[in-house]
Amino acid sequence: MCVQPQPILQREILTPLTDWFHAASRDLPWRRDRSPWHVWVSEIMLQQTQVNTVIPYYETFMARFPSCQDLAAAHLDDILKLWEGLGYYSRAKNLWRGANYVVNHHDGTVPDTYEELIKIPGIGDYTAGAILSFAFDAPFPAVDGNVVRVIARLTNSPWTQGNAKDKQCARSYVQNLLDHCPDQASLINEGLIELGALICRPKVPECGRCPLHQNCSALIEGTAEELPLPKKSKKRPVEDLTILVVRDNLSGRYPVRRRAPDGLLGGLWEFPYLDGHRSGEEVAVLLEDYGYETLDLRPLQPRRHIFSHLEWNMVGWAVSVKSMSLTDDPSSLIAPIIDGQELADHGIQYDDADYSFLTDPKDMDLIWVDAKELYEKAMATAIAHFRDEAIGNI
DNA sequence: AATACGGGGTT
DNA sequence: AACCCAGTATT
Repeated sequence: MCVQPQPILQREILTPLTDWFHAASRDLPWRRDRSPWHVWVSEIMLQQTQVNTVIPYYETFMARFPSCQDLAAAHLDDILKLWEGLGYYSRAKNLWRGANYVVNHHDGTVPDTYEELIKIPGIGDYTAGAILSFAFDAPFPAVDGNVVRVIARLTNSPWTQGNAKDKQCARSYVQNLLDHCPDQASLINEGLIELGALICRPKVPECGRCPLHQNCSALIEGTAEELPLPKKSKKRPVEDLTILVVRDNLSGRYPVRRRAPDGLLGGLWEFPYLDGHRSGEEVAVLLEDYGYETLDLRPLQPRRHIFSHLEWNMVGWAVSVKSMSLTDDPSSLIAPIIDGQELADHGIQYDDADYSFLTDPKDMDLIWVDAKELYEKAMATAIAHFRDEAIGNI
């Protein structure tokens, strides 16, 4: 069913691969310390994320959380702040949950079996294999997108990007390689990944420099650049939003709010926004309805933000209102901090329709910050673009 | 098996 | 503009 390496081929593949890896592999921060914790954190950060993007995040993160116990003891807010801009924020939450799981179930020691690792939140098949082979040098395959591509080309298999069955075939192929040379699991797995990242790249593979070029079926057949086959792409829905950057002229502060804990940009901060594109008059009338007297109102530059699966088409208004008369202590930088669960506890709906609207201030779903804090506080990256512009304007 | 989930680099 | 990246969780 799946193409498997022949014994003679294994010798011809493994030695060139590991020799090449010794000679050409990059010096990356997470390769200097292969402790389970270091491998774990780096592999989570590297999920769907490019190496150069991860490096500064990894350095900062490990300096702040040198051990699993350190992360488990931290507040999720502080973790999200360090994760800000890295994307896929549920990874941060799951890493935190996973660290707590290991502290509670394994006395803080990262387990060294597949069965235990796979139970940890955020650790899937790839990451379990990566920890087992990189940290424990155990003969488990670590098959990511790079490795699927390398094996697809090596065997000239018509695999499709992201196909689970094809990935399983690649995994069994790699397992055969590891069985042939079980004492070099780490080297082989990392070699295949590194080869995919540096030589056997998605577009324009450098087959001339590939240590496996003599045994690559796709190179012989001239199909290397076509593999793996692209999956059918879906078109991205576009959402219209109107961002409100409101200055309370009395206190000089701006309301921001926290997004619901799960889902898109879960747990991050944002300026309130309305669904659809709203005129300035519409915004002023809406604020009037809530008892806020508009002193000034200016359009912000429209922005487009592209996510992988949807697109935000944003317009914005910088509004100055006379007074928002909340009863919170104005001397406190952020008061109160309310997340989605607390909103729910107060009986406030925060599904898309309701949560995205400026609601009655007595509902307390707005959070006051002063301008300085606003500047520093974590918010949804896209909406943060409005920040400097608005504050400079009003 | 399909979809949600970010942001940035490459072509 | 399209593609894709050191994937996982959910449905």
